[in-house]
Amino acid sequence: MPELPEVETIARGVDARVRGDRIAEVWFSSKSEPFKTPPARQVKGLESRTILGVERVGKHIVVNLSSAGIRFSTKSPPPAPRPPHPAAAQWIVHLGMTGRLLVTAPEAPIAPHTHARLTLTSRRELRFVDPRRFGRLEFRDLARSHTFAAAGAEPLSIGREAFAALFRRRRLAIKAALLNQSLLSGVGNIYADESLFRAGIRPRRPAGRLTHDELERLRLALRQVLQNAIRLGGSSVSDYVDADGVRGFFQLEHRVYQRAGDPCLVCKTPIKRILLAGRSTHFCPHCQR
DNA sequence: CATTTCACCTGGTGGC
DNA sequence: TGCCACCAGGTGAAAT
Repeated sequence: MPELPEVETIARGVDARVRGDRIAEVWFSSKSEPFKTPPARQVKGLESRTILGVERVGKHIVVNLSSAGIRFSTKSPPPAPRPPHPAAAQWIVHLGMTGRLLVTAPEAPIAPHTHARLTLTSRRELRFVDPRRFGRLEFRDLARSHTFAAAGAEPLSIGREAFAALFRRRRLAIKAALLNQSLLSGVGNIYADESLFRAGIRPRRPAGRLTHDELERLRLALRQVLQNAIRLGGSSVSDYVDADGVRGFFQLEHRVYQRAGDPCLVCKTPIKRILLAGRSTHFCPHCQR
């Protein structure tokens, strides 16, 4: 479901609600395996840790945790940007296509396909729901493994030269390259199509044949589209909602994604839909070269 | 190695 | 109404 802007929106919302709270009890569904770490080890790792903060890394949600047993008074949660202690452990949540991370009241009905419930000291619950089970949950003890890091570069902060270097001498289609998470992390099907439209570049163009100007247009278009989408709370294509259950509004700004056959908003040419890298791909054959 | 294809899942939609 | 084909915001393993 979620790409960078949706994950950013969710991470911010969850952070605002659970920062400083403590994990009292953990439950995992016996079914399913959206688990990178076996459920038993996750339960053991998570219990009695304090949530120092929640952030986004690529398309991953990272919940930073204290050492087990350290607790902060409910009246004064750890001060905002920098936790007083470095994280001792992390809970990594990847939402796949249909995953959701919700903060609920304890009495809220359990949605179908709920795979994890973390009961917090405040009595609220952090719930992971994922019908298709493409999502992944991982517990990392930072005494044993290093801090979670995305493989690819952050599209919001990468500079001109580094961005161009990613695509040099590559023969695959530029859209396939944008989707490759070991190059850039966070770009998915919607924002790949939308940024290519705004940069005026055809999705099938071999990445290595783009000019420096085109690559720079693409980098800026991508950055702008992602920033605007974050401002609007992401795109709600079907039933995506943030931690509050609120829909995003960037779908109203889509210029090509899921607009096959509709007139291009710039030149009225019907938007084309093709299959590329196994994904639906939308573009304007007139505006994009 | 780089690139492409496909399986992994459930649920919603639209055609017949 | 029922059945079926097709589609969906992602990714990683296998094949080429």
